[in-house]
Amino acid sequence: MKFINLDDNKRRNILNAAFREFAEKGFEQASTNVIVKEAGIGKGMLFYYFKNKQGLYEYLIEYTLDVIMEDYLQRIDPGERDFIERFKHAARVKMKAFLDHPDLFRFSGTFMLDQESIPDRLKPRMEQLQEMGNKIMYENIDYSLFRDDVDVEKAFRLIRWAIEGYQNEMKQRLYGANFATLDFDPYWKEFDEYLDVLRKSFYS
Amino acid sequence: MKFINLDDNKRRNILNAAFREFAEKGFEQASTNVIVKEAGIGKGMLFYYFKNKQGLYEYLIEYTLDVIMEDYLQRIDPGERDFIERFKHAARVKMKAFLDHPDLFRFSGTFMLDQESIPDRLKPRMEQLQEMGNKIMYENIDYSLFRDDVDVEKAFRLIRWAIEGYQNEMKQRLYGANFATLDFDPYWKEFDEYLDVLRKSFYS
DNA sequence: ATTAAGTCGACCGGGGTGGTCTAAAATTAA
DNA sequence: TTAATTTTAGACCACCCCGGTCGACTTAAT
Repeated sequence: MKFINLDDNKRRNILNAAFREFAEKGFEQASTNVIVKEAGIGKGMLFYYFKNKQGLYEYLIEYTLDVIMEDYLQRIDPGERDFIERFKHAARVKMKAFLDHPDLFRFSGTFMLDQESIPDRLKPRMEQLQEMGNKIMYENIDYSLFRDDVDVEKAFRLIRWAIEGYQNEMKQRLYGANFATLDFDPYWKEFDEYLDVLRKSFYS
Repeated sequence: MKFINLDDNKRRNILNAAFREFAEKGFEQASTNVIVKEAGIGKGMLFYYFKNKQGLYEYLIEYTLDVIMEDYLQRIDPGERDFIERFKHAARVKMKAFLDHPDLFRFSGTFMLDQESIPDRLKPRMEQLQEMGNKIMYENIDYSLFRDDVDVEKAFRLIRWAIEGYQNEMKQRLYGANFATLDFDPYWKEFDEYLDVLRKSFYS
């Protein structure tokens, strides 16, 4: 394929422009004109590299699934049997991956929710990825750490929701910030404090 | 104003069509053509009732703020000093309000996030509403119920995030369901079980 | 010098936009 | 009944943007 042999910089420009446009507007409302302008290429090239708009979209999804698998899921340590510790470690890995591919991750957030927008040929890979994610996060957990007067499954979910809530708030608080110059240490410190509260509350 | 004197059914049709369209597409991408078609009126009427698209949008926001204030916030009992109990009660009230105005609430979820889209003249009312919301949910809480080995502020937030997470999941699980014929009892039962877990974990 | 690969953006037909305006229908007044 | 008035529907306007094509041009390889 022509596209994958492109100069690295140009390839990334196109990918990121497309990620941003599709993430912001969705498949149908996204404009190939905006993408080429943002990517700094001529209109013709986009349709030289990709069959059409749909082809570009499918390539982006496939690429995204690969990156999420390789740069995120596979780097989580499933040997850590402490649920909260595993989450803590996963949050670090996730943040690293996000900083490496911010546009890609924003894009992933949009199409993962809306199964309709995923072409059939990629659905199996989608499901495989989700199953993998569940395994990596929830398998081989040491149940004995939890207090025994509550349903562990429910505790699981509550902890997950609480952490996701914190992360969403963080996303909003840091919206528009310059990640390159930002010192994350205080945020990780705060995060760990919240994890401590969870540990005190849900563990025995 | 012509609009408020309309037949109740027609008025509601127009409002709901507009709520849905703006909620789905945002202000700029929303189409007045779709709204009039959905509402079952001619194009001319919309611009007879409202000055223009912007005027309609602002009316919707104002209307929404009124409803949220009257049918939601003001019905929460701020006398309940048990944080989780207050949340439990608020969830019921919120669900009732949502069932009465589903399109309106979906609309509210979109414009509340994006302060940019709110016209200046309505910003004070927006802020007033948010302040009111905070007061009603977080003021006059009995701190002594919480276990004393954790920061109460952090526990507050974790509980809120966890409950919001549950509610989001519920929203997804029930997406597309017919609320009219749906029996909510098992869901409330499950919800209360989660609240019990939270109580056991965060209270002393 | 010749071929081939790469690049651009003007251009196409189609379709949707917010908003206006006319003419008919419905309602009210006489 | 007729005349005056208010509501209504949607054809129409000028404009903008769409995905995709195509021929003109540049660059690199042989």
